[in-house]
Amino acid sequence: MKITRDNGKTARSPVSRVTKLRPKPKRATVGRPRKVDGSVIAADRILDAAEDLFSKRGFDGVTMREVAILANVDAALAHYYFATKQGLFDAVLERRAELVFSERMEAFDVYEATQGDKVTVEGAVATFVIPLLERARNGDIGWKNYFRLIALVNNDASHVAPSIMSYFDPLVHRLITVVKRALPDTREEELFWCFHFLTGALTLALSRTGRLDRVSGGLCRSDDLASIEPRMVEYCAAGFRSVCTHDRKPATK
Amino acid sequence: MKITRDNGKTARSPVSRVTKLRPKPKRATVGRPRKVDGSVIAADRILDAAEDLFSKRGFDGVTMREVAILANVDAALAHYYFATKQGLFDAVLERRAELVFSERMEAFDVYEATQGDKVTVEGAVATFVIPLLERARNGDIGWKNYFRLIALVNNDASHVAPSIMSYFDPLVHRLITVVKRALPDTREEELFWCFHFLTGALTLALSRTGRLDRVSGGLCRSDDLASIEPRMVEYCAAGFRSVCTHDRKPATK
DNA sequence: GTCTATAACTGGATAGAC
DNA sequence: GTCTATCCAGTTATAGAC
Repeated sequence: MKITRDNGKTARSPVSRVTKLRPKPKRATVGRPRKVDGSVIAADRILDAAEDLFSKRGFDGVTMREVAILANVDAALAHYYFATKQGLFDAVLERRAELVFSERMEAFDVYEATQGDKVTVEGAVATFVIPLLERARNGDIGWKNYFRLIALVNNDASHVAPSIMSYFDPLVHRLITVVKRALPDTREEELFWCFHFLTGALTLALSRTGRLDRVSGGLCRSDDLASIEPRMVEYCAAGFRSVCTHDRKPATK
Repeated sequence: MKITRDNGKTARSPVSRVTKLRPKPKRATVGRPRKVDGSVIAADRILDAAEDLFSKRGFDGVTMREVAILANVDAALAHYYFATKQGLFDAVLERRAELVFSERMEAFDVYEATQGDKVTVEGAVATFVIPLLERARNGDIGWKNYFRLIALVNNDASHVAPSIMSYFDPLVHRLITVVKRALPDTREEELFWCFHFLTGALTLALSRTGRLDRVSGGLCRSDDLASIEPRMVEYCAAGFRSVCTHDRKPATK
């Protein structure tokens, strides 16, 4: 999983730099390691802080110093562990990716094993969406930040996005496959369009921007995932069913 | 419309600075003014360049120098016209906001005048969404960039977002009102949740991130708004109808 | 592993000549 | 209006001492 940001501004100066040649201490970013005096160790505090800040302000809106301050470590330590800001960003994204992925994949295993031939659109959408929303809802603040960051990245038109998101592609194909079993006569294209709308709704839900709170006059809160969950499943399932059962011309129109 | 970004890093130094006290040349950012030697004048080129870059990399991902270079003007000129980077950002957002707003508002006027009592959910959703998608589809590159920027801002969890988005709130209320006429027994809450999903789908569509292209193996292109338009209307209308006609417990569950 | 110090820049902003 | 020349705070990143 490699994510690079390299617009002009970040470009290195003409003079040769040693950056990247330094033998960085390649500390794997797996698991939650040993504790130190009862609290989480530094590297993880740094990841937590970075997760928090990046999720709110994006890559460029955050400085290494801010991260270090929030993590309560020395500024140089973040570089010691993650070498570059980009490295830190990647590490944050990677830290929870595998767990999320396998958890959602298993949900599909269970669903398909349980339902056999009787899969439904609702079931497929719920399987795709619920493990994720549950973590976003019941997880600690770190999880909430992580998903906001994922949302931010998913919505990013620059090239920071691609890499991690494509890591989740198999899940999308799994969703498509199951929905297709529920709606056999649908063209793949339509399924992908519907997925697109689903993802958009999901992304905004995970961002918890607060706009809904304001426009609804406090009637709805964008962080009320308990209310969002059943409605989103129903909304999207209905959408899939409607779009996919209508005949439509094959191509772009 | 005031949008401020003020995380620590941008904070001014303790020493008093004259920033903001300078008598900035308050050039209004309205209309498309006189031309100069056959091409668009500098201020507009700056806005175009900023629109382009901000829409792709966000506020912090862009430097004033980059904007100036892309606009083919001197770096100091951007400051001359817009005083601060934030001022430039705001000006970009404001430039097209009023036109978009009134265009969409008029669409509702026409729709309601035409349909009388026979408003439908499809009709309401289409009225909300189509004027915008049409511009995003048929407009020049500037319009495409503008809408991507709007999407980016709509998805932003930091406080850069609120201001312009709430400028469009009346449109949201208009949508809710019309849908309510089509589905009279619906609780407002449900309508706002559905709007939330609609907005999410719309936001992602306007971002044109290219992720859909990859995950679908080229079957769908995220910038193919001609295909998106009818499907999004149908998808969201079905969602509204399904969620809003199901009885559900009043509150958060 | 952790902190101090600092190199080597970048970026926003402005004064003041044309 | 436009451009040159800066100012200077803040930024990433890295030695090198503890």
